Amino acid sequence: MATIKDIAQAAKVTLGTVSRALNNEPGVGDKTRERILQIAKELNYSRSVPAKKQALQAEAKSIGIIWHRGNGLFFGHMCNEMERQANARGYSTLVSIANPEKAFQLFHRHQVDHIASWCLPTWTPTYAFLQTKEQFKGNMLMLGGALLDRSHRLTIDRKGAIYEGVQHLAELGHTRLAFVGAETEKLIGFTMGILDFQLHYRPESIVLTDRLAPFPEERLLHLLRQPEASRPTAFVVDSQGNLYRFVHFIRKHGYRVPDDFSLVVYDAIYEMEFVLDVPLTTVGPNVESLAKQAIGLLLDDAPAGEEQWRNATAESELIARASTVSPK
DNA sequence: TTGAGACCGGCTACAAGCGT
DNA sequence: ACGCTTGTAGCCGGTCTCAA
Repeated sequence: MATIKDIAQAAKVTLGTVSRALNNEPGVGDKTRERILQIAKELNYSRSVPAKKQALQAEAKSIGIIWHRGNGLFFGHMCNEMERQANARGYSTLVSIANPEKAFQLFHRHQVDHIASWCLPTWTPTYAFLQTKEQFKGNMLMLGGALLDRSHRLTIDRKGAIYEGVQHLAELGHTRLAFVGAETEKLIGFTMGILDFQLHYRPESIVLTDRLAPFPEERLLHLLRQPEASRPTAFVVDSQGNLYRFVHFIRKHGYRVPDDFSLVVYDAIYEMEFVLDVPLTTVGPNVESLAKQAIGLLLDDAPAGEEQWRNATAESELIARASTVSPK
């Protein structure tokens, strides 16, 4: 890796001149600057982040975001919003989609000030992860539900969000609901809603999905081809990933929302207005407030009297749109 | 084993050189 | 004398080397 020393040698100038030229600062002749930039290009020069940071006496503050296999629209929105919130407070963000151990080591090496890690409640830290964490001096925030000692934690009330969706459907007058999704806390929220609002509970109305398995189309068709009196009038879909597969199913078999059934989906992102012809009713945390809360936990000191490591829950919100109407 | 000193890369403040 | 350009020294914190 070329350094400014190599450039200085090649350009027959000193380090200070190279530094000024590369940083587009005054005090360098045009021809010298041009020569330096040309040599830097030829040597494929790139800045050393830790060294620059050292030189700037830790003024280049940054937050590392670990999001293993980050994909989907929610990931994109969250990263953008966290960057925006961090930026407003004088921080930059770096995002890694590598596995948490690798990402943590990378951020530690690059001297990131604080780290937010998106991990599901099922995640458990490895020895390598804990080893690196021992050496890390910044604040740590676990997002998404995973537990970690000496870290802030911001959980999402997924159970409560789905429960709220069920409540919304019950208030519209639906009594036969179906759930499409994985066997997670969201399903618990669905079942609790069915129980609390005294709706019809039928085990076959819970259509479990698996990301790696084919979409259970036959089970859904079986449900929808039942006599009208027992057919579900509303569906709750537990994630964006399942929604796309569900929408594919709807189109393939000619079903219409909300004419044939109402639809509530988990993930409050604005694209949900455009997935189908009708805007979808969503439940889930508001991305902007979730990101604000996350950055706040990382950067704010705990109020007096509170313990240093805080455990917060992000509120979810229901946005009722045209995909949910009262049953006929 | 311990401590001192050199080194790493990049930036900044200040000094020096040069042309007009 | 002045302004622009270039050079030098010192700084940062962690790591490595080497001598005591």
